[in-house]
Amino acid sequence: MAFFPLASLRATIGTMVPPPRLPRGFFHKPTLIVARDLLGQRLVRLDTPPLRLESIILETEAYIGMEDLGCHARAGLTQRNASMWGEPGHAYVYFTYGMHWMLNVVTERRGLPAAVLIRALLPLQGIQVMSRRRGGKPLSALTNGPAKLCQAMAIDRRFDGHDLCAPEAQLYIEAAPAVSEECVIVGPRVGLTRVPEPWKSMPWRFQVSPAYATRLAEEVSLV
DNA sequence: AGCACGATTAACT
DNA sequence: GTTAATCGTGCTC
Repeated sequence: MAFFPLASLRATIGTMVPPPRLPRGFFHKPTLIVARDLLGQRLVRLDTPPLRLESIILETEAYIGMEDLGCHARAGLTQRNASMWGEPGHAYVYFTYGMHWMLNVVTERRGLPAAVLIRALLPLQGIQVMSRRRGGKPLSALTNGPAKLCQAMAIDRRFDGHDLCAPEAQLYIEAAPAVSEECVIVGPRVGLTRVPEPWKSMPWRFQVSPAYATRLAEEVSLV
């Protein structure tokens, strides 16, 4: 019988076991908590096998309920925003400006319309494919915007209502080390024109600090 | 049926 | 800094 040192076996298994996917409970929480804690987590898009796209979440925004006049749910339940009213852990993907798709993750309990907009990512896997989908743009311009990241990762209306927690999900989020408090920048949401105060200025935008994002990018490039 | 607008982006001056 | 692109959506008539 062949001899396998235990440490070696563990190391091998360690590389084979995928990180756990974020469970529904991660999303069934106050939206600000989810938006903050999504920083550093890994967004995974399984495309035509064996293509697998993966990115680190760098920027998010919270949209919370009917009272939030910056939130699409302000006008009540409509065909477009229906996903936001459903079970947490599903995607809310919408179309805007006649050409752009946006990815949100639904939060809170069923019946409370809230979601987290994914605004920026750091590409990890499938960079060549993402660059092609982005018209050959450089790495720095692949996923540094909510519409850009959807184009890069081929996320469109097909994913509206997609259950990110289902075992067979083609779009999901994997657990990764949390980003510490001193590396998080909080500020007002962007792009809200014609939205009245106080909603326009609510500090519901969360970003990984540029310094830490650079550090993450360097770690990636070493692999 | 018609219309104003948008959780943006890229290409300008 | 400004602006055009481009069309689904939700609201009004």
